[in-house]
Amino acid sequence: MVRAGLTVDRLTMAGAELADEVGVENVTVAALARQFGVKDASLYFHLKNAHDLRVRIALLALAELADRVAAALAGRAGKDALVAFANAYRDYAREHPGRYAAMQIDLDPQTAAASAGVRHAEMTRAILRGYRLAEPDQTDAVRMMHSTFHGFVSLERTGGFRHTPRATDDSWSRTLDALDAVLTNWPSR
Amino acid sequence: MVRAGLTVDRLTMAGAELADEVGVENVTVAALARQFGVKDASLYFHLKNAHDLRVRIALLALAELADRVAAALAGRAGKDALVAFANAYRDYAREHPGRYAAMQIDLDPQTAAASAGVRHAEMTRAILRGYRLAEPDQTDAVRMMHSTFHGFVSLERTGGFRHTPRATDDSWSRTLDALDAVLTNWPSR
DNA sequence: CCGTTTGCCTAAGATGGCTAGGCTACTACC
DNA sequence: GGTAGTAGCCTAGCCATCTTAGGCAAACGG
Repeated sequence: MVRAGLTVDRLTMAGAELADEVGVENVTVAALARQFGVKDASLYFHLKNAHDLRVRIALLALAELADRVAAALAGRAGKDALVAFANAYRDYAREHPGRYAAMQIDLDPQTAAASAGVRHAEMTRAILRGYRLAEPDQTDAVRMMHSTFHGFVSLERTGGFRHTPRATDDSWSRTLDALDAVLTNWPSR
Repeated sequence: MVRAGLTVDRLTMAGAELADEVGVENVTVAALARQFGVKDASLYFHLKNAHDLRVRIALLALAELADRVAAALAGRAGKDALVAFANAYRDYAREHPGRYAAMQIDLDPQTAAASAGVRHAEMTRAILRGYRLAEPDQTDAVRMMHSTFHGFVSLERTGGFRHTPRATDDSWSRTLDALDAVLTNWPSR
């Protein structure tokens, strides 16, 4: 009897692939076990439970996305950086819808603090160096940017823009123009 | 043997309440049946299946939210209307997290077209009358607004802003200021 | 008051999450 | 190279949920 060679990492990877194919909600311990040709119960040697699996997928996705964004950001500043960040974010979400959805699950505070989510925050803040915003405006701007990106990508994915013919790519680039404009000229109190 | 008096509406209502209490993912046919003191199977006389239940909750939430927004919008224009819309939206999401989450499930195109989601789109567009934007800028602006609202609310709910001490209420109102600014001065190509 | 419809029931299969406990392949160490 | 010991997977079995099929009783219309 040959062993399947399960590891937490392989399971997480396979789970991430599965998520992109069939959606996070269908990433089940049973389905994963089937893929590896083992019994469900065997996975519990590596995973605490089903939720643990999804959290791991989320953390993987956060790290992958952070890497992409970091690469996109290298050597850029100002609007150039803003657009590169935004496109990296959106592209990742479209290539990996399941992983992106997995990223949305609630992480408990400590897990979140140890995740690549903090890198996202740092990088977002780095973009703002090109726009010379002082606190607390900087924090507000970071939150607005993040909201816009996440909101757009998430609405696009769930078909929220379907009812209007206008190409979403165009709306996206105009939204980035608008974001650049408002960051350049952040309204003072 | 007294009948429980189940109806689709009562089930949907109860499901919505349940969603706010324990989250949509825990709105199960079984749990709902328990609440009404009937057997699981009985619900299938009124509901097609579990997904049908969640869709109905989503449609209920969309309609409720549209009503609220309509009320908030009455007699307002310009930034006043923008802020009223945004606050109605955010308040609803915070009072009814489960229903808000339910709203995010994919509706098939026909269902979506027959939902109160179209009222949302109309009302969002109505706000822009105060900002004198022609197409296609109007569509782009509608999408950006919607993205910002949804993104902010959704990140706030999943704790995406937790890592920075700044009060989210403040960031919210500054984000609305910024949105107003960019709508007032929409960047031309 | 009697048939028809409506509303809820029991029964039962499928799938998934998870635990307890057993057996076997590897690994390390003498 | 034998032999602990541990790591990896298995069987068995429980409970919850979803769903279908078919039965029976309450409500209601004529």
